[in-house]
Amino acid sequence: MAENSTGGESLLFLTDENLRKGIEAMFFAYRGFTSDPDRILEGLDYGRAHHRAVHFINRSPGTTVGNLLAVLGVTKQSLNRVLRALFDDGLVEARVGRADKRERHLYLTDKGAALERALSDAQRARMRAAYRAAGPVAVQGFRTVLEAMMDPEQRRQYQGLKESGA
Amino acid sequence: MAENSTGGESLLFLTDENLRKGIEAMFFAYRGFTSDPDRILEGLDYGRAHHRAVHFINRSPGTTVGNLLAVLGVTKQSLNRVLRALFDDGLVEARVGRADKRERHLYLTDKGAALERALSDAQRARMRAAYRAAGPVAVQGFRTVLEAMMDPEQRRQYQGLKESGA
DNA sequence: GAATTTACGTCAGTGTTGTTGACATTCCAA
DNA sequence: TTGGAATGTCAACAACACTGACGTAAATTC
Repeated sequence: MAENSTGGESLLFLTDENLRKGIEAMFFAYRGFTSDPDRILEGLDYGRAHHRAVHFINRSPGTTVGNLLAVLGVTKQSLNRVLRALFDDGLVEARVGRADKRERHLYLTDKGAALERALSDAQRARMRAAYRAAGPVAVQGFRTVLEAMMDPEQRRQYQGLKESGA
Repeated sequence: MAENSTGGESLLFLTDENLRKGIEAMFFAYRGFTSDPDRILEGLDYGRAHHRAVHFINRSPGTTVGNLLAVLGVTKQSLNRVLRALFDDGLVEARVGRADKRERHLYLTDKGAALERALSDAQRARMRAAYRAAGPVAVQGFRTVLEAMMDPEQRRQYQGLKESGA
């Protein structure tokens, strides 16, 4: 799993100073990462929470409220407030489950899909620029480190849709 | 700038699907990234905002309130609430500037340094584990992509202390 | 020396997003 | 039929951000 192929001295990349730089890189990069969607959302009556909900409903159409709770890691009360706004504004619709009628399966409406596209276009544009500037090898490393940084359950959520479309 | 050395096909890493995976990796990894300090902070009367203040005061002892505002990217009212709590609890002290008496230079007390150490130990432990699992090449790529993702001003803040100790 | 700007602090109000706790409904499963 | 799971909703609250307005002291500029 590790790549300690260059012997003992390769551990120089694990100094406290290097780790601190990594921590700050996460902090500053995450700010940039969220800034473009945030700009779009301000003015509309939505925030980051709405963005996240719309993103994951788009990723997994027909997902249930329970699934979404697990992915987003918030309480149902918190998610409910967000979903209600999206329902009321006609961005998301819920269909009662066929197999289990307690479940609500969530779908984006055309209007919701349009917002999702606007938000993810902005976020992807920044991502694409960063990827292009860094190159494919760096991108591979980027993904590897981020994956290793996740909690096991978060990692499962992340990997769970590598090939499963729905 | 770019590393398109392998010809046209190397652009496969820029597909929308790959970019979406990168976006979700940022989301899930950031949750892991903040979870350990968050656990320590809950129970104490502090939150992430206090963590960030303590982190950057530790990184740059003697920094002014204005500097901190620029680094953290928040309003002075927001920062002031946080700093007041840290003053009152004796974690941070402010010394009037010698050259410019309007400025307040911020320093961690022993007590503040102890909290900073507890928080950053936890965060570094996760970072170290991720770095070790991913290896030095991946870490290099990780840093490169994150840096490319920052806004120019954030990047300046980030790079501004690569060698300058104070 | 007076006027302006800078650095900082503070009061008051507001909004987003998260939290607990409590309770109701619907429906699957034993 | 009863217990528990999935969902929705109400109320209260906390952390953390924001804007706007005002005040003070010190530095700078004219």
